[in-house]
Amino acid sequence: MTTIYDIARAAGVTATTVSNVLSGKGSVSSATRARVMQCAEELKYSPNLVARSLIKGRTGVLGLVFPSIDNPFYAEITAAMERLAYQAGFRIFVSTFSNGDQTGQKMLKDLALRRVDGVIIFSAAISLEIIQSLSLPHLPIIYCLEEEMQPCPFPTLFYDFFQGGKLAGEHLLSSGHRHIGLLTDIGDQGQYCHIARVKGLQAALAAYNLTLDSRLIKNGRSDVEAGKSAGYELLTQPDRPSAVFATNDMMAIGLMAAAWELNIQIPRDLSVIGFDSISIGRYTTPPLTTIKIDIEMLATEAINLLLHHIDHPSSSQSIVLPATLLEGASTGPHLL
Amino acid sequence: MTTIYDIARAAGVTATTVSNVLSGKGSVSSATRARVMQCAEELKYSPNLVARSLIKGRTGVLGLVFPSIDNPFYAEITAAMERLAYQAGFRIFVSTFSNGDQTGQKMLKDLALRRVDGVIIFSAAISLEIIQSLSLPHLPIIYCLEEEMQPCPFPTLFYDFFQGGKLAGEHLLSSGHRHIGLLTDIGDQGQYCHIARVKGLQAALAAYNLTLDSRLIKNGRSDVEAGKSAGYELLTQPDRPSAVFATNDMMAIGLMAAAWELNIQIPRDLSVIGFDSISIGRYTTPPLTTIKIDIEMLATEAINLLLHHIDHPSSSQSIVLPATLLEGASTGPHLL
DNA sequence: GTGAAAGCGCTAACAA
DNA sequence: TTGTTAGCGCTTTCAC
Repeated sequence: MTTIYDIARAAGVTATTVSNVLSGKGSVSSATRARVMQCAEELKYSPNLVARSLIKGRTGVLGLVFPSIDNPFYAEITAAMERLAYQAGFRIFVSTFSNGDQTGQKMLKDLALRRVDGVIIFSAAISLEIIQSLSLPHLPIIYCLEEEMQPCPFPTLFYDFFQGGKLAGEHLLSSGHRHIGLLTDIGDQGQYCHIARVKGLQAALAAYNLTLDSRLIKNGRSDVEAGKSAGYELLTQPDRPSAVFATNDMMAIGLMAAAWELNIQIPRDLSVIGFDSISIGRYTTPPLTTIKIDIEMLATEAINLLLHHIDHPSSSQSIVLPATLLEGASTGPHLL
Repeated sequence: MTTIYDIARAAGVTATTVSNVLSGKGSVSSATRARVMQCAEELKYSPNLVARSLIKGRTGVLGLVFPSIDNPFYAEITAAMERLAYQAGFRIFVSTFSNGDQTGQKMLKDLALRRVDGVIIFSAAISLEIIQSLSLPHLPIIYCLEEEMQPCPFPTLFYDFFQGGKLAGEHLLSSGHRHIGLLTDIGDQGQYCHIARVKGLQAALAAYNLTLDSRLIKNGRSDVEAGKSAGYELLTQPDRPSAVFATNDMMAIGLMAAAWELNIQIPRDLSVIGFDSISIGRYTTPPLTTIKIDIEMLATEAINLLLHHIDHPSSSQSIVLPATLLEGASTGPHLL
């Protein structure tokens, strides 16, 4: 590894001058500049960003923490953020973790130890209390996609999940469905992970003087296999629903697979609506009706919020983005 | 930020002793040990891994470079590698890039500047020449999934894509298909990105005294939208195939979406076989027949290869893993 | 068992 | 325009 000292020696100057040349700072005569540049080239110098980070107190890296990159929703967010961060001169250090154990918080802590300049956390498994217990002093944090808004010591980016759930319910109700099933994520501690979406559905039902039928609620994790098995239960019971709201797209896709195996046709025999608008959902057969979360917008706002927060640590603004309906072909009128 | 000097001052010892306590090295009396520990606790000390990396010359980070995390194939690899690396005390720094520009190589270079302990590269867009032109001295590199094996200065992990393509072809041929279409990835420079898979198909055809019909070859990128639009072309032409080999699953899923819109039933009217065995493929309707790449095995071997290579830089072993057939329900006998 | 000194590779005051 | 000095936070000989 060649260092600036090697270049300095070769060029007959001091390390400071080399540093000045390479960073374009200070004033250096064009003669020495050329000489230094040439030596750097010949010695195949490349800067050690670890050393630079140490002295600058900045790494140029942003951390991203979320569960399961296996969910395309997060993969798409990652791709968007990586691109946006790169344009702003930052890199993204992704940390994912399989739910359950404490890997998530350990990874978050590790990001802090590595002195990332800030992190974006997608809640799900890392609660506010956990974050605070980790003692991450001065680490700029943006908290994203918490299901329900709550007082938060750092900036928050929030999608209107309640409104999304309500839109999903209204869409099914306005198509004549009255017997509506729910497929949702229930975490390890039995909490509803998608509580706002569920409440939104309930609000839509209430407007029709209906309530959620507990027999039509099935719980699982947020992945496709859980959606399939819970979907099986839902569809094989005596009085099965004519429409189902799955609180994320992966579960909806699993449900569609279950329906296919049971020879239940979508949307003729069953309407399915998801949540997230992952891109693969536009290629299922039929294409999935879903609640759209604008990932590009989400990523843009989150990155901007974080970059702003890094420069202005006192700021604590919060942003709420709207969820909208994205009609596919997996929902249709209630027949018979 | 509290440093070991803060602790040293508080505990009335020197930084060396603090370092010894925290690292468990050297010999420290249990009295000072306790005192130091307590001060560390009270001051909420956490080590600066940037400084540690600088002096140790190791970061404990492994780089992972591949195109498009939007392809679940890579997302699944990432998840597996992240888990395995974590167990070995390493973290994964993922770098993805949208094909085309030179972002990929810039990111690879950047990983080197950040002094990751090694990288795993999934070829596709980063050729051997590019890697060599980047001058990454002493950076342990594992090269993965190059389509065809070739002499390589560093260890290689390789799946037998030719054999996979052959298996795909044989599967379709043995089901009676003779009019077989091909949906494959043609890169920006017009090169076949999945050339070994195509050659495998050709070998299978040759055993039946058949050749690839150029009218039945459609090219696109490796993503689902390209698969759909190329699939459209393939399925709407006069003499459409009875079976199609898509050289990756995302394209296969796009093709199935096109077939659905054209009201072509799978597998009755059209057999579809993919490549990669991404997990979502087991939930399409019908579930996708594909060539299985064992991602768990791939990740395990790649990580092991890299960790070994880090400790033994001279090693240059290569591993070839077998591709196998994974039957779904998207292929069936050729009817009529 | 503890500390003094040196240094990882770089940058930033400040002098010259 | 260039060099001297100091230091980012940590680890590591090597004395004591």
